[in-house]
Amino acid sequence: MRESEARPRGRPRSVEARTAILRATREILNEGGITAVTMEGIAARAGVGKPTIYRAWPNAHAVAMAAMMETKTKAPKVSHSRSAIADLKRQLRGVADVFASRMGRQVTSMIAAASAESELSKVFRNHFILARREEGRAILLRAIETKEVRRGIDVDLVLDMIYGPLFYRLLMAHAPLDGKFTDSVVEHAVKGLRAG
Amino acid sequence: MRESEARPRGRPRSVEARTAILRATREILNEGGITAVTMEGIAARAGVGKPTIYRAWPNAHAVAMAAMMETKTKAPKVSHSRSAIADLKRQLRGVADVFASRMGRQVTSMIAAASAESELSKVFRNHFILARREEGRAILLRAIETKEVRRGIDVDLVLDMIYGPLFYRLLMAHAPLDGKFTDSVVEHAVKGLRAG
Amino acid sequence: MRESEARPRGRPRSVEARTAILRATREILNEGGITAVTMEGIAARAGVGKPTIYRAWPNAHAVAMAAMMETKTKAPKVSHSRSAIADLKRQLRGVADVFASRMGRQVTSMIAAASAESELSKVFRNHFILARREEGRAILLRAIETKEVRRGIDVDLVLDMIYGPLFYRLLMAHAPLDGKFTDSVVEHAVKGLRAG
Amino acid sequence: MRESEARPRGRPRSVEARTAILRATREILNEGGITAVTMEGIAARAGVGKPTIYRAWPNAHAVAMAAMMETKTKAPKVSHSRSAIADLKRQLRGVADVFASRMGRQVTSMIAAASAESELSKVFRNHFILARREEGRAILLRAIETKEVRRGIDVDLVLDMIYGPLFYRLLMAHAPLDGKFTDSVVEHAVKGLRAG
DNA sequence: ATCTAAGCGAGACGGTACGTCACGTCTTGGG
DNA sequence: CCCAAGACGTGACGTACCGTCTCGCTTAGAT
Repeated sequence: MRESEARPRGRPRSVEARTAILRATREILNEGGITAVTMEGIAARAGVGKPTIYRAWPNAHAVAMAAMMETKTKAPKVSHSRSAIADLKRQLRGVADVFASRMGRQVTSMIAAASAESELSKVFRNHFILARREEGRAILLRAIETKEVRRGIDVDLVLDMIYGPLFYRLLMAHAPLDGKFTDSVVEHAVKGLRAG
Repeated sequence: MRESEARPRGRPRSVEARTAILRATREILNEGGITAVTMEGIAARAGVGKPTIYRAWPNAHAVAMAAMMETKTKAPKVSHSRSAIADLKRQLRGVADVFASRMGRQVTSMIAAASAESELSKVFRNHFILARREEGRAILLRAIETKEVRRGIDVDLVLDMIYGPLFYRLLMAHAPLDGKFTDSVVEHAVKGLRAG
Repeated sequence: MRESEARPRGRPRSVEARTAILRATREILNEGGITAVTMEGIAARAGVGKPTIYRAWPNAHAVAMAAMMETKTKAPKVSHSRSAIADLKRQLRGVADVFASRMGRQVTSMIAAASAESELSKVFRNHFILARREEGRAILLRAIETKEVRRGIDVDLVLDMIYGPLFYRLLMAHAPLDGKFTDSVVEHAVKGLRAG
Repeated sequence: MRESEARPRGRPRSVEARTAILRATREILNEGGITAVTMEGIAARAGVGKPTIYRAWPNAHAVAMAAMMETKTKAPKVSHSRSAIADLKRQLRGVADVFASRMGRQVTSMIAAASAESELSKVFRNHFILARREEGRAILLRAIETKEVRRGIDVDLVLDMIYGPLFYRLLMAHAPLDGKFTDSVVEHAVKGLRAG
């Protein structure tokens, strides 16, 4: 018995309640966005007592994060063509599409509003943002192998230079966030700025 | 045009009230952050009636933005050395320093939370973020003139590639936001990723 | 202008709200008794916000007391016959009738539950209990004048000996609280216990 | 029946649970009064499950009553002097002392709040109040035998006239509840109010 | 020199949501 | 079969702010 993990005493948490809470939260998110998510509203719609929610999450923000993370995210489908650079462009287009949607803005503003140190908000960032970045890392490493990209780059930094502009435009909205833009990001990153 | 501009009847808005409101808001921001800013709190601290605040701003968020924009921002002091690239690095370091501070996170999360279409939030973004970006544009154009950077780049896009990673790290906090990082961003941008 | 009494600043309390609150409380008291009186219930029925109630009373108990005190109490009609002692008996019967009713038990248990030192609960006691006792005092003083009762008695104490047994039976319910009982109280008080 | 005393297998934990519950309730009563007595609090302090309490009592009020009745009440020590009247005064002083204490007010308000028809609340009243009254009855009957008090009085009624004022003052708090008062009650009862 | 409209502080209003407490019931695993 | 533990749905608590609405009082341009 290795994995028994010190099962807690007493009545276990109700799976039905948890499911209902997250479903209700998801519905509210879809209908009114993050500002419409309230503990009262969730409890009422889920047919659940408020204390039941508080037992599992500290505030409505956290419930919303948990709810979002249980939504089915359509598999982003990373392609594997001859050119790793082309794959990178495709992946970046996919990410931009997702984050330009309403849901994307919601996720972004939730991250911005979160306390940043909480465990849940880290998981949330990993789930939505950094997971995409890790896909990019795989592609980038492949690009090094295929010699499309030189050895010796700082991979983490390059990833930030690829995904960063995307979120920058999303937040600042000073220019459109489209495929032309993301393609150009990759091209400029590869080509560099040097004269000659 | 006599410039009289149809001066309205009645008692004019009180300048003292406006000043007191913004000062109080600033104090609250410093003490408890954006979540501590409430209309009640501002009114109480400023010694002002709530309707007086509502006459000028639609909600507490807007007052906070206005208050932040009236804070003295120490002039970022763009340098003019021989190398425009070096100037760019210096400027980027300065921007990173400011935004890594508590105030920087506040600004960022306020932008993320704002409705994005409101006039005030555009002004706010311009004031804090895009103004820095425009400084960068000037430096970048000079770098083209000095031939440190090739003609033909998409300047707007390059600016996004330089400032974007900064905000990306700020929001995601997956890695430190220091001078080494910003320097490397510029270097990688210049050098590109190409093998050979 | 002597009586101006330093009118408070700001918007004055709404008389309509106060009226609605007390009416609602009265209705709830009639329907479910004191245990049914809750702040939420009052607010909902009165069409009033909870804070409006809390602005005027510290808890539901106090609202119930205030509501009870604004009910029309049918004038107890103290009689003035030849015999003050007979008048006293009649008055005591009236008091017993009132307090044997549901409302009487409610009043009594509210007094018992009250904090005893609060200003409101003193007023409440005066209004419902001690006012009756003061009627008794008047009759008793008249009985002294008419020489039905000897000079030299401790009037306050005698009043307690007349009204006390009534509440004792009400609370302890060890024996019925009827006119025969109250008449006998007066008779025994007058006659005394001495042998001979 | 060897009753070896080591029977940890079975269930007769029940007695210990009962004891722990009542002890915990007593402690809570002492610390915070009747309003601090809650099922949750009792269960937590007694180290007992809530259902275990509900199996034996219907609500916290009832547990509190049961707990109070198991407190050791210092024997009131009825004296037997020459004068039964003097004995009555002494006994009444003792009763007043007890009920003027914090515990006395608690008992009184619990009786006032109780539903009056429940079996437990009858037992409670008997235990605390009417038992004292029965002591008084014995003394009073002796007083009749010794001819300090005339034959023909309504004993029950006279007892109410002696103990009633005590609880009346306790509840209404319109005047002090001291030995001088209780002595006077007896004296006035004996002497009567008649002129001449 | 009035009149009068608008702004002023204060603060109460009807609401909504908060986060907590206790209720009385139920569902676990274990003795 | 009962025990402790503790989660459940319920409902009320008392508080914080919301954005709006009177109040009586300035203030200052228009009459």
